[in-house]
Amino acid sequence: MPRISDAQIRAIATASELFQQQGYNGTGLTQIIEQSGSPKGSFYYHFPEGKEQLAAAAVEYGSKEVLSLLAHAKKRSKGNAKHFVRDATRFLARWLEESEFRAGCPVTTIALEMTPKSPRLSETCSAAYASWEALIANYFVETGVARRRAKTLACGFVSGFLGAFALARAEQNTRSFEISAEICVELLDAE
Amino acid sequence: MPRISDAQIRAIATASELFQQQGYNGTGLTQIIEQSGSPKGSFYYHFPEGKEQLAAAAVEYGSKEVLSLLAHAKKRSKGNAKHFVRDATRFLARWLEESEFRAGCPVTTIALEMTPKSPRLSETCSAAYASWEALIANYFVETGVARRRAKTLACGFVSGFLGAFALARAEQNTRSFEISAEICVELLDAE
Amino acid sequence: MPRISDAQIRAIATASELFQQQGYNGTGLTQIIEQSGSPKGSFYYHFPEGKEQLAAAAVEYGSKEVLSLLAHAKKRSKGNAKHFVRDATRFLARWLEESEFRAGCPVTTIALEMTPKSPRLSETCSAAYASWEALIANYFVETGVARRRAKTLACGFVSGFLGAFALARAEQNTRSFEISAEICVELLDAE
Amino acid sequence: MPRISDAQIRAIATASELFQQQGYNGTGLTQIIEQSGSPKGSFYYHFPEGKEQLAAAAVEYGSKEVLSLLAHAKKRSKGNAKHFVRDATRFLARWLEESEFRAGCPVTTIALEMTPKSPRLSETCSAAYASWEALIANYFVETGVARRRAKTLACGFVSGFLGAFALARAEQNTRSFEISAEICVELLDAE
DNA sequence: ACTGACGGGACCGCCCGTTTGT
DNA sequence: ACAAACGGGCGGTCCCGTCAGT
Repeated sequence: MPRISDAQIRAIATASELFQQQGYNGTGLTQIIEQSGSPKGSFYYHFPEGKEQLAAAAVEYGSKEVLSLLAHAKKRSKGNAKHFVRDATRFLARWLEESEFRAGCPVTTIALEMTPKSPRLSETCSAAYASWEALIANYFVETGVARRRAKTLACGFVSGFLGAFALARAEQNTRSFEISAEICVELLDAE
Repeated sequence: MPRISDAQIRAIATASELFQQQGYNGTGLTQIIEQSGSPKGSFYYHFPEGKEQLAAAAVEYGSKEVLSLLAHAKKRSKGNAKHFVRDATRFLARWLEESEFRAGCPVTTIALEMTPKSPRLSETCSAAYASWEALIANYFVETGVARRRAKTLACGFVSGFLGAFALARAEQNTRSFEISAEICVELLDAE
Repeated sequence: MPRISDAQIRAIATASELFQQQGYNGTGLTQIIEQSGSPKGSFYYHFPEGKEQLAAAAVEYGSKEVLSLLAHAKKRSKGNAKHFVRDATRFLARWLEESEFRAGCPVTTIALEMTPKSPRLSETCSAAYASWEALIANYFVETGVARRRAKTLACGFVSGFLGAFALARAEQNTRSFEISAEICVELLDAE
Repeated sequence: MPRISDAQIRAIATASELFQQQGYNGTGLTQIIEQSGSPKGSFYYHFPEGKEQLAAAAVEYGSKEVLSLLAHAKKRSKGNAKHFVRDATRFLARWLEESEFRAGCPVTTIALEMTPKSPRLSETCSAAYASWEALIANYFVETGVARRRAKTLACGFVSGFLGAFALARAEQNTRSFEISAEICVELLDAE
C-alpha cells in the first residue's frame, strides 16, 4: 500500500468513529465515504482488501488515539499514579458525555462482532489492547510498583474500563467510570 | 404477543447465541430461523415487531441465564463471597473455552452496536446489567458488606467481567478472567 | 426447489435469450428480471444458488427447445434423413435471420465463457450437447445408418452447426449453415 | 496509435489468452494488466479506445497464431491435403489438452459475446474467420481441388473445428476433433 | 511515456418485512 | 400457525475510463 493520502486518513478517522458507534456490520462503506468526503472511486485503490482492511486501519487509528491520551495523562500526572488514573478516567468520561453517549471504545465494538470470524481483526484488536496494557504497566513500574503487580493492575484497569464503556453507553451515565477509577486508586493504595 | 411456543423459545435461544457471536447486524433472521429449526412463515406472527423484538427477547433470555448462573454460584458458596467470585469466574471462563472463544456476553455485543440507536434495546441491555448488579450487591450485603460498598463492588465486578469478555475473545485465552477475579477477591479482603 | 411458477419460466426464457446474445458475464440479472417482468424480491427464493442456477436452467431450457425443433424436423422428414437435415438447417437459419443475427446457440456462448470455471455449467452444457447428438444419432439409426457411423455423423453434424452459428453471427449471413447442410447430405449419401 | 512497445505485445498476448478462456466480459482489464506485467498507468496511452481496441488487437493476434499454425501444417504436408488436415487437427487437440481444456478459439468466444453489439469486434472476428478459410481454400486448390469445392470444404472445415472447440471444452476430451478430422478426410477422398 | 488518484456506475447477493392463501 | 411469493432497498466489490502531474 502506498503512503496514505489525506483523504484516506479522513476515511479511517470517520470509520473509527462510526464503527465504535454502530459496529462493523451496522456501518456501510457508503456512509463512511460520504461522511468523510473521501472519494468513492478510489476506495479499492487505497484499500485493496476492502472493508476489513479499513476496519483494521480504523482500529489501529483509534488505538493510537487512546495511547496518546494515556501518554498525555502520564505527562500531567508527574509520577503520581493515582492522578494518572483519575485524569485518564475523567477524560474518557467527558469524551463520552460530549458525544451524548454515542462514542465508544474504538476497539471493543469491532472485537465483539468480528472475533473470531475475522482473524485479521481479532489480531489487530488484541494487539491494541496489549499496547494499552503495556503502556500502563510500564508507567506503574516507573512509579515504583513491582513488575508483576503492575501487569496485573494494568490488565484489571483495561478490563474495568472496557466494561465501563459498555455500562456507560447502555445507562447513559458515567457512574461506571467513576467506580472503576475508585477501585483502581484503592488497588494502587493497597501497595 | 401470543403465548410463546416451543419453536419460539428455540428461536430466542439461537438468536441469543448468534447475536453474542456475530452481533446484531451481523446475524440475519434467515440464519436464526434455519439454525433454530423454527418455522419460517410464522415468524412475524410471533414477533410482530420483527428483529428488534427478537433481539430484546434474546437479551432477556441471556440475562436470565447469567442470573441463574450467579444464583447457582451463590448457593454453592455457602456465604463465602470469595468462593462465589472464584466460582462464577471459573464457570464463565470454562464456558468461553468450551465454545472455543466464540461465545460472549449475551448483552454487551448488542449493547455496543445498538446504543443509542435503538432505545428499546438500550433499555433492555441496561436493565440486564442492573439486574446482575442488584443480585451481586444483595449477595455481598448478605455476607456482611456495607450496602454502599457492596454496590460499588458489584458495579466494579460487572465492569471487570464485561471487559474481561472482550479481552478474552480477542486474545483467545482466559487470563483476563483470572485477573479480574483476583482483583475482586483482593477488594473483598480489603474490608 | 419448489415447482416452477409462471414468472420463473419467463425469467428462464428471457435469460436463455439474453445469454445467447450477450453471454453470461455480459448479461446482468437486473436486465433479465426487468425484461421478463418477473419479481425481483423473490429471485433468490426461486433460485437460491443465484445466477449460476438460473444460467443452468436457461441452458436446459434452450437445449429442450432445440430438441423439440429436431423432433419436429424428424416428424416432417418421414424417414428421409436428408430432408431432416435440410429442414432443421433451414429452420435454424431462418431463426437467426429473423432475429437479425442476434440470436445464437443457447448453450455455446455460456459454454465458452464458463468452462471450466463453473463445473456446474460445464456439465449442463455438455449434457445438452450429448442429448442433441443422441437424438440425431438415434434418428440416423432408424433410417438405416449403422450405429457407429450414425454416432460419428451426429457428432460432426452438431460440431458443424455450432461452428456455423459462430460464423453466421460474425458474418451476418447464413452461408455457413447452407454449407454445413450440404456437407451433411453428402456424407449421408456416401453410405 | 503509437508504435507498439514490448509491454503492449505482452498485454495483447495475455488478453488473447484470457479472453478465449473467460470471454470478453468475464475478463477485467486489471487482470490482463497484472498478468502481463505491463504498466498500468499508460494503458490508455497505448490503447486510447480502451478495452475494445485491446480485444480487437487480441483477436488479430490470435488469428495470426492460427494462420501460422496452418502454414506450418501446410509445409509439413508436402502437398498431401489429408496429412495437412490430420496434422492441424492433432496440433489443436494437443494444445487444448496441454492447457487442460482451458484454452479455446481466440476468436469465437469474443464473437459470440460481442456480435453484433460491437461492430468493430464483429468485423475483426469475421475477417479472422475469412483469413483462415482463404488460406485453407487456397491450399486445397493447390493440391488439385476445384476452386468452388475448395471453398466449400474450407468453410466446412472451419465450421467443424469451431464447433469441435466448444464440444471439446465442455466434454473435456478431444473426441470432437478426431471426428471432425475424419469427416474432412472423407470429404477430400470423395473427390 | 508513465503514474497515482479519482469518478461514478453496475454487478450479484442478501436483507427485513409484507401479503396472500391455506 | 404456517408457507409461498413478493417488494424494494442496501450491502460490499469491482469495473472501465479519465486526468492532473510529472
